[in-house]
Amino acid sequence: MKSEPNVYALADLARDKRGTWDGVRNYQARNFMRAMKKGDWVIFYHSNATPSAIVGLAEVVKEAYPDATQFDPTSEGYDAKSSPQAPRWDVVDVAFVETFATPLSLQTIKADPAFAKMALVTRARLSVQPVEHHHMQRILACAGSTQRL
DNA sequence: GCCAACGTTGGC
DNA sequence: GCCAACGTTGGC
Repeated sequence: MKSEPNVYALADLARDKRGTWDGVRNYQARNFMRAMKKGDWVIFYHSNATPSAIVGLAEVVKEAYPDATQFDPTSEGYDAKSSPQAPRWDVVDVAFVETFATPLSLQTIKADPAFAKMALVTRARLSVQPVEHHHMQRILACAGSTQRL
């Protein structure tokens, strides 16, 4: 999952312990969130950052449910075509797990042939993406994570 | 700030 | 249903 650190950084999640992943307004990204199960691990990626990088690990603690901001006319995420009876957009809740000892910059990821087919490289603008098992393993190893799949 | 790669909207 | 115009994301 991607977040701009000047909007919501991994450090913010570390402070909050858990958070609601709201504001997703792309159907593909939403569908990937709907597929998430409680206990799934989440790679936290800082986009629009210096450098943009994989910075840590979170965990799904609540599965998809309607995004409250879509009903709020004062919210940036307001969607006039959505209603509580027919919500369009979902959130999941995630909890902080770990800040990686060695963040993996996009430059590093692109330089590693093992990540050549990762969505982060091939589908750059999608804000919620699935991570394949072998990519997850390599990310955890390269980032110096204390966790192992 | 530029621009490539999408995704969305709406006229027809 | 097609497609042109427009908007957004995010790397550089």
